[in-house]
Amino acid sequence: MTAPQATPCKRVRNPQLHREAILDAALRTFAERGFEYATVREIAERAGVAHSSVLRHFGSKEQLFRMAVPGPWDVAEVAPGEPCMLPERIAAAYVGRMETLAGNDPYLALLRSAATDDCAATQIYLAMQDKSLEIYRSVSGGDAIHNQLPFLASLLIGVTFSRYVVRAGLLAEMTADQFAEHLGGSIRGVLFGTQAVQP
Amino acid sequence: MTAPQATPCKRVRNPQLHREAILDAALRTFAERGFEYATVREIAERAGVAHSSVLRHFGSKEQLFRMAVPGPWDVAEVAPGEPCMLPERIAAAYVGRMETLAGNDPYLALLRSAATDDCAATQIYLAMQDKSLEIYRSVSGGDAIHNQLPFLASLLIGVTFSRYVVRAGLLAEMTADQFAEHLGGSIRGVLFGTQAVQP
DNA sequence: CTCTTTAATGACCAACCGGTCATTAGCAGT
DNA sequence: ACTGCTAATGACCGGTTGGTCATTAAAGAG
Repeated sequence: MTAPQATPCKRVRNPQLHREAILDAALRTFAERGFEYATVREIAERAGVAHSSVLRHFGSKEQLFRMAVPGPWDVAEVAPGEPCMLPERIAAAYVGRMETLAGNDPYLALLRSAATDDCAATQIYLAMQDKSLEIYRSVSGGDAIHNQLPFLASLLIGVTFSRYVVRAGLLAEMTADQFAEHLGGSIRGVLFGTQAVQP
Repeated sequence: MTAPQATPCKRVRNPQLHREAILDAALRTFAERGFEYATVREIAERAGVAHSSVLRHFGSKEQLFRMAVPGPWDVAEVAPGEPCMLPERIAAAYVGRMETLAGNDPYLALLRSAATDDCAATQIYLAMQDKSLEIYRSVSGGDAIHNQLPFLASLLIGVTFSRYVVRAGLLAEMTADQFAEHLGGSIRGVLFGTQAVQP
């Protein structure tokens, strides 16, 4: 019975630290569970604060979502280079990012949340898509490719869904290198291989 | 005050009819809202029964989901034909199905629900994906294509997400015909256009 | 008509949600 | 050491959810 609880209810008073901890926990939780399944209480627990503190800092769950999940994406750090290798560079940038951030990527939080039609998530998601399309557009040279860019975005969405959200099936079983290689081929097909059969 | 309520609480007693009405309402609701946001009470209201009747008929919300949402997919009614036009036939079959069923497609129910990590939805979703991959495999001729089939599936997932779930952006603004045409090109690229640049 | 069967119902429940608020306690200024 | 400010807290609230159960009333059998 002699419970030596050294810190029964030791309060720490550090707004900025807590704020950052909450934002970090929120991003991870939203990415794992999506907006609806993520609860303020779980975010608070992960951040090591009371759930009321979370609401106090950010007002509401939705405002927290907006603050925690970065909006316009900074993904497309596609290395510059010769246009003919563009698909492989896009694939490398995408796979590199997703593999390093693992399940904590805000992209996953947006994807999961947008699927359940949460309007905030959908709006942010759209903004992100426009932004990344713009970036891809500036990187890719030809005008003819531009029409295919939405399909490139869709391919990346679907691939993300299979490999990182559902986490099962053939794409999920590949190693990162295998995945990047095949993905590069598919991206190449979407961007350049749109010619019909020639007689 | 003379309320002439002819049917104050007229009960109808027809198990099979109610069962079908519930299944139909469930499919629509799951497709619109996803597993989590869909409530048993709303399904019951749409079916015109009490919410307890829904639980009585199907035991639980999850069992209802399994019964209402068709598992292995019957999608790929890809018309047979010469292999060189396969992409266009796949695009036509896909767009035709999605446009006619509008928002009631079980595919949407699965996609929305799987995104929120619901395990039942994920399992059904995987089964569906395997099934459709198998169908595509039987339709497509060459062996070299098989490696690209998961990416075809992913492309369709992403495209579905953009046009029918988020319902915004460039893909959503296209007419069905425009969409089918561009999609055919992208499918062609994924399936056949994987060759690297030739010297 | 009467009785039995059972589909259908509405009241009810515990659990959990996001959000509010009075209270408590750490820290800076004096 | 005292005190005011306010970050942090836990108790609490109304609402909603999936699920249970005793009660009710249609439909078939005699």
